[in-house]
Amino acid sequence: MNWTDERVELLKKLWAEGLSASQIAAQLGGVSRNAVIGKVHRLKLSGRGRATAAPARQKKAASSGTGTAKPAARAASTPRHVTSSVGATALQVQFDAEPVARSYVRPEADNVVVPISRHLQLVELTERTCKWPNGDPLSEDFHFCGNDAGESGPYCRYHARLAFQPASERRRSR
DNA sequence: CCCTGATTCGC
DNA sequence: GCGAATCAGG
Repeated sequence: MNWTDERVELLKKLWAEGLSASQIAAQLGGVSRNAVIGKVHRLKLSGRGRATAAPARQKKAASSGTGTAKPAARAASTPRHVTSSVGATALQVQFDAEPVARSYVRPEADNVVVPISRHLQLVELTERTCKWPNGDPLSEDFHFCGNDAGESGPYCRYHARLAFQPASERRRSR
């Protein structure tokens, strides 16, 4: 993936709007959050909403000899078609109250970062599929996200973030 | 554990 | 220039 003009522009925009590097990476698609951060730095766009200060970096430790773990395979090139809504791509959801306290579903409450949904029906859910609901439960097109949720919760990482992160984000920007 | 951005450095 | 690995922190 190369940094085309449009992608850079979108990056700038999303960064300026306060999205996190990983969120931006997810929206751009095909890049890691590190790539986004690296690009941001190269563009000299650092320093936005405080997250972590910059005291002073140390240099990397040249790992030689004593094999202390091998990262080996890391990468996540998920071939996805991102809906490039160039123009009105803003909005992070904002919770004023409990994430799940609602007994009804907001029709258009998920425009955040989730790259793709698998539109699973209820019967197709397994223990490892994201159970984030989409749509009106009373409607026929009601479905679930269905992405791999791992074993650490009922949602995939994106929806888990939607549901649970806002609180900790709030705590961090204390 | 999850996450965040920052930095270094091999490519 | 790019981004993975790493670091430092919440």
